[in-house]
Amino acid sequence: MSGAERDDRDARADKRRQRSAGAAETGPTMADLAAIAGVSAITVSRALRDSPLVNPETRARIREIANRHGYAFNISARNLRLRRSMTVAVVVEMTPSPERQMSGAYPLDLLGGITQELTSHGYSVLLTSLQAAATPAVQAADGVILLGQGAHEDAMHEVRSWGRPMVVWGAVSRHESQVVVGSDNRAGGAHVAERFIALGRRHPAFLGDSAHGEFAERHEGFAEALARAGIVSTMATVPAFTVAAGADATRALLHANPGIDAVFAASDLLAIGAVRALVELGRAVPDAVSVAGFDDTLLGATYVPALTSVHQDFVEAGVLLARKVRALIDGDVAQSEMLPTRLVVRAT
Amino acid sequence: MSGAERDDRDARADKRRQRSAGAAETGPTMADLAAIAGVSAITVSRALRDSPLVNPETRARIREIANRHGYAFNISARNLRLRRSMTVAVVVEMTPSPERQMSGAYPLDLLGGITQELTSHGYSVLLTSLQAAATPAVQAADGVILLGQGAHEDAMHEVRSWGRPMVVWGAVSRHESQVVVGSDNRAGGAHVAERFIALGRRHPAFLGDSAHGEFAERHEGFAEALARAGIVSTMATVPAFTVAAGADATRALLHANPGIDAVFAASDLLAIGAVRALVELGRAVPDAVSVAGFDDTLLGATYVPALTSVHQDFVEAGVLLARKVRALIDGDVAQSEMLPTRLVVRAT
DNA sequence: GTGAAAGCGCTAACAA
DNA sequence: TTGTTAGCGCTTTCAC
Repeated sequence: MSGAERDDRDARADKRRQRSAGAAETGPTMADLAAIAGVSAITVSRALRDSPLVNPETRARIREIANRHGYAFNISARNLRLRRSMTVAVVVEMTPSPERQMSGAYPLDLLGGITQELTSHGYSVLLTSLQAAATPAVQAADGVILLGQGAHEDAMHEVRSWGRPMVVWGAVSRHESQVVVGSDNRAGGAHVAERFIALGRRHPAFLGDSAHGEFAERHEGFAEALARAGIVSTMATVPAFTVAAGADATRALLHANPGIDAVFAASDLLAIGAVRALVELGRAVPDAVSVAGFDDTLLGATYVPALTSVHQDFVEAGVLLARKVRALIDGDVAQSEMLPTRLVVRAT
Repeated sequence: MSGAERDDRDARADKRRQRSAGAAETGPTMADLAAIAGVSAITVSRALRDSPLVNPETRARIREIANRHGYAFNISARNLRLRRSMTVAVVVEMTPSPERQMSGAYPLDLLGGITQELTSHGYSVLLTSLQAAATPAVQAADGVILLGQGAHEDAMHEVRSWGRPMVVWGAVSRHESQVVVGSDNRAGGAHVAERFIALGRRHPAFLGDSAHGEFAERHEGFAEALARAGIVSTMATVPAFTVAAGADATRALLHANPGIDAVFAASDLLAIGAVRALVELGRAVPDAVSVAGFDDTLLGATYVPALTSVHQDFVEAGVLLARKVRALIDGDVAQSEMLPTRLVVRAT
C-alpha cells in the first residue's frame, strides 16, 4: 500500500468519524478497498460477488485486501440498490393459549427446515408473530411463510392483503386459491382406519374438531376409509386441544356410546387424554379399545402405553415451504403440495 | 391533487418503470408523497415519524396521502442512512441431535418472549442456526442473542468474534465475562434437595452431565443443599439427554448403588427414563424412590406418574434476553441475571 | 415550521 | 477486463 493510498483511506475514515460523531464505528467500504487495491469500486463489487467479468488475479487480490481489513458487506446498501430485501418473513403463532396448547416442538422443526433452506440460498428469515406483523421490515419482506395451528383463516387474509408472495402451512384441501404445504392428513386418517379395520374394530370414533382444517381432513380420510369397509364412525367434538379436553370428551363419548372400541384422536395430546379416560373407565387399552393419535410427538412415544400415531415430517415440510416461497419470489409458479404421512404402530 | 402534480408523480413512476424494466413494482416514495402534498420530502419524513417539528395539520394531511397511496416505508434506505439494521440475530440450535434431543418446545417460548419484546421496540428478529450464521444480514445485526442447550462454548466464542453486542441463554455462573440470562439452576437443585430431605430420603443421586453448564449448576445446588443436611449424593453421568439414556444410567446406578432412594434428573426426559427403569427394576415410584426432573415440560406433567419437576419461565426469560441486548445496543450496561425457579410437586 | 443540500454504500447501464 | 456515471430512498446538518 502506498503512502498516498493510506492517506486517502484515512482521510475518508476521518471524515466519516467527523460526520457522525458518536455513531457506531463503521468498517471500510468498497470504495476504501478500491482505493487500497488501486481499482474502482465497481471492480471490488464484482470481485466480491465472484463475477466472471473480473480477472482472477484482481479478484484474489481484492479478496485478500477485504479480509485483511475486516471488510463487512453493507446489506442495506445492496438492498436499497436492488430493491429487494432478500428476506422472508415467517409468521408464527408463538403465544400458547389454553385452547391451542403447543403439542410439542413441531413449529421448531418447521422453522429449522425453513431456515436451513432459506439461508443456504441467501435469504434471511424474519421471525414475527401475527400480532406484531405489521412492521416495516416485515412489510418489506420479499415473501411470507405463514405457520400456525388451527383455523387461521383470518391470519391468512391479513397476510395476503400485504400483497407479497405467500405460502401457508396447513390443510391443503381447504384453500384452493393459496399455495399450501401440509401433510397428507386424509391419507393419515385412512391409515388409522385401515389399522382399526385390520384389528377387527367395528365401532370407531374420531376425536377432534372439524372447524380446524387439518383435523377435518384427518376425519374425512378416516371416515371415508371406514365407510368403504361398511363401518360407520362416531364424531366427538372437543372444545380445546388439551389432554384434559381429550379426556372429558372421551368420557362423554363412552357414556353416550358404550360400544366404542377404537378412538382416533386428531392430535397426540387428545389421544393421551383419551387413553387416560379409557383407563379410568376400566376399558383396557389396547385390548378393549384401540387408540391412535396424530403428529408422532415425543410426548406420545414416551407415554405409557406408547401411543400409536401418524407421523409427519416437519423438517422436510419446512424445506418445502421455503422452496415454494423462493419460487414465487422468482416469479415462478408453485403448487400446493402434500407430504406423505405414515402410521407408527406402538402399544395402543 | 392538481394536474401538474399528478403529471409529476406519473413522470417519476414512468421513469422508474423505464429504468428498471422487469424489476419489482415499487410504490410511492417520500418524494412522491411530498410532490402530491406540495411539501418537501424531509417534511414527509418528519410527519411520518411524528416529529414535533411539523405542523399537526400538515402531518395529518401527509398521513392521509400516504395511506391513500399505499405508501410503504423503505427500511433499507433508512438503515443505510442511519447505519444500523434495527435487527437482532437470534442464533438457535435447531437441528436436534441424538445427544441433544429437544426436550420440548422451550426454545419456542424463548423465541416468543424475544420476539414480543423486540418487535414492540422497533427491532426485527433474524432467525439463524449457528451453521448458517455467517451471512451478511446476520453480521449486520445490531445485536445477537445466542440460544441453544448444552456446552456451547464454541458457539459463544464464534459469535463473540463478530464483535456485536451479545447476550447468551444458559448457565450464568459459568461465564463471568458474558451477559448471560439463565434460570437459577442452583436454587432449582436446592429445592429438589430440600424436598428429598423433607421426604426422609438419605441416598439421593443426580442424573446428568457436569460438562453441560446448566446441568452442573443444578447438580451443585443439589449437592450443596444435601451436604448442609449431612447427606452425600451420588453422581451418575449420562452419555446423552434422552429417555433411553436416562433409563440405562439409572439401571447402572442402581446396580452399583442398590440403596438409592431418590433421583434428581437434570431434565424431564432423563427423569422419565429414570422412572421407567425404576419401575422395571421393581422399585415403586414414589414409594420406594422419589424422582424429580427439570424444565416442567408438558411431557413430564402428562406422564404417568406425573413428574415432579423444577419450573422455569421461558417466555419471561426471552423478554429479559431481549431487554439486555437492547440495553447493550444502546450503549448501556447490562448485567447477567438469573430467573427464579420453583418446584412443581406432582406424583413422583 | 419548513426546506436545500448532501451522502449513507452499493450496483445496473453504458462506455472504453 | 475495467471504469464512469448515476441513483436507489431516506435523514442529518444547516439555513431560512
